[in-house]
Amino acid sequence: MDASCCEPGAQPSIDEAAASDLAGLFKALSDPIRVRLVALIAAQPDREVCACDLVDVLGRSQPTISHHLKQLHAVGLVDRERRGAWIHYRINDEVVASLTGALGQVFEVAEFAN
Amino acid sequence: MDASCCEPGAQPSIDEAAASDLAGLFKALSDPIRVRLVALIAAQPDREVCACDLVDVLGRSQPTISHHLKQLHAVGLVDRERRGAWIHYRINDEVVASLTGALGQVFEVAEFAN
DNA sequence: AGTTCATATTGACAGATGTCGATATAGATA
DNA sequence: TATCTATATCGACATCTGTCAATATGAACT
Repeated sequence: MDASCCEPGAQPSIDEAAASDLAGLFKALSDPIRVRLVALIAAQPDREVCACDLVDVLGRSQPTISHHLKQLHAVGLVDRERRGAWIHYRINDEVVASLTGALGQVFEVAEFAN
Repeated sequence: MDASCCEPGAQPSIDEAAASDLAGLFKALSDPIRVRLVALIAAQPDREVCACDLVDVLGRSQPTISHHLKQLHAVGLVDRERRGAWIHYRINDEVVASLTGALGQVFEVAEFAN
């Protein structure tokens, strides 16, 4: 009965499909190991790193690191490239840009609205 | 044997504890319903909304919405305030700023480095 | 006190997730 | 072809997660 409540407000700034896509990106970053993985890759001078450098650095087994890298790759946050015997992972800056853009759109933060 | 591989690169730009904190924020946003919840709250003129407006809008039961709001509140992304019979949720802009700041730090994106 | 309404908590369930040992794949080298 | 090495996949396990019906809590109003 209080007229100041429960009146229709503004609509969410993203639709259902976009929310699912964005949630997928966030889920890929919802594990500490994966956050440290992308931070490690992004910190390299050329924003890429050999997978052999990622094992034995984060305190997890080789299959576990491979599993996490697969998830980061599945959502497009990192690219894979075979170079001789080794596989290199690189930050996908386009996807990162779309992530930050969507984040700004969701939270209506001016700095990120493009 | 390839000298161009497996040489020590740069260190990750965040420590283990910060990675866990950031992963916790991402986990809170790793569900489509929660993304839509924050988008809906942030889209309101005063960046807050009565909880009664959140149920029956996202196609989930009242306990489920309450469960998701609890998670968003647990990581500090939204604040709770009781106002009479209703409870209002508001975006916590400080936490949002720390999220975008940490995101920029992890990905080494200049726009977000503060 | 008793009723009504808004929100939270509980309990239960199916399905997803992180982890690792064991194994497979696939390129490099001999 | 055979072997070595780097990475991925498989199988199994414990734990976590999203969901809802049922119930509890707590404020407002008779």
